[in-house]
Amino acid sequence: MMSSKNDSRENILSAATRLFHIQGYHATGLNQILKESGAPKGSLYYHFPNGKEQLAIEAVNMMARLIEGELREHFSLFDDPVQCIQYHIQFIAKKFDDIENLKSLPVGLMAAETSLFSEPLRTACLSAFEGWEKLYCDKLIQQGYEDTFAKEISTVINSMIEGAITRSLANKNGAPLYLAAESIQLLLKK
Amino acid sequence: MMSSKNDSRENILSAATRLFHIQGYHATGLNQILKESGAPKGSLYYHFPNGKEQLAIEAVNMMARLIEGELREHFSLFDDPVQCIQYHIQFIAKKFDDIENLKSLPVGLMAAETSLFSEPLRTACLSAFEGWEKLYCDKLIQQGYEDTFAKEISTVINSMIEGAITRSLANKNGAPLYLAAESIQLLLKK
DNA sequence: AATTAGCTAGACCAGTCACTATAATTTTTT
DNA sequence: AAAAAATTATAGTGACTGGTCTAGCTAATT
Repeated sequence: MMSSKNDSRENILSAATRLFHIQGYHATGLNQILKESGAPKGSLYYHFPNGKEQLAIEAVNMMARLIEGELREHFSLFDDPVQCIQYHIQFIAKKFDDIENLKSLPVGLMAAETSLFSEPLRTACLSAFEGWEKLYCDKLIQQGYEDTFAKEISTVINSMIEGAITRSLANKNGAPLYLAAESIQLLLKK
Repeated sequence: MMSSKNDSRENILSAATRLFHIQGYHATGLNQILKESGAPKGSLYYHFPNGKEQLAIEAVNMMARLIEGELREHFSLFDDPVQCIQYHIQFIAKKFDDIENLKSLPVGLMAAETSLFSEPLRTACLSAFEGWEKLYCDKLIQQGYEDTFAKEISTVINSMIEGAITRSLANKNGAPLYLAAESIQLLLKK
């Protein structure tokens, strides 16, 4: 009856991470998460005693780490930051080739949806953004860009990617993301 | 009992436009819209017989027109597209000085939240985006930018603004938008 | 083996949701 | 003035929500 320790917790968190990031916070009900995870309701409150908000915060943190992993991998492919960032954006864009089966999206929707009503969720999203931006910044500084510029343009790039995701959802294809990838050359022209 | 014709409809639509754009679709209930508008429930379904989705579509269309108005006004202030677009972005950024009393935001949240579950809402959001981008594009072409570049960079700029809004919500201030405004010079460098 | 701790399982709760139905009131048309 | 149309007003509906509760099962400890 009880699977090995922590299976339920991990299943719930995985399902939540996916559903919250595809559908948003308010459109995702706990019963749907439970159904997708196969876990019983009692386990949800046992593992996440502070309820839906706690679950969402942990889902945002998980997504943050996932994207960080992707960024690290993509940034190790090339020395040139333009190429790395373009590669990363194109990687996201490719997910829109099969939009019906989107498995993950960065935390933009969660941030836009929750920042004004949940301070803990806002700060979780902010941390995610800042963590990614630091990776962009480090890569730029490593390749000789000036510190302040690197920091500021990292925020701009991250914003642009989030916005291009939204724009791609409306377009029902990745075209806006591919355009955003192209524009990295302009932003990072030396 | 009955105010002059169409007051209820306009009140409902105004309240809906504000609430949907600040809170998102799923976090906004019809009862809250009614409370803010002062209209009776029967009027809601009388004027919007297809219910919540229809109301949301009309709210998106209304916001699209509002922002178009702002863009036209801002684009008439200067010849230089860089200055116009920066002015427009700074105008949005100023709204974050009093984030508690945000009255409107463009349709990014609605698009991100609804594109995957409502085709009519997705197309309404897409129309909004395309309408704004056309204004950017026209201004750029008028000032000598090449057609294809103007069209593509307009999508990038619009994406960047939407993303910077999301980023500013997480930041709880307009700083990411001010950075986005600065980066327009890079994108539009001739 | 008995006890304790961890976890599962699912019934239950009060409240909210979008929407329906219909009588009543007001406005417009004839 | 009477009739028709437009609009208001509100009670009611079934489904769903996040969360509570508690008995029971399993795993770990004594």
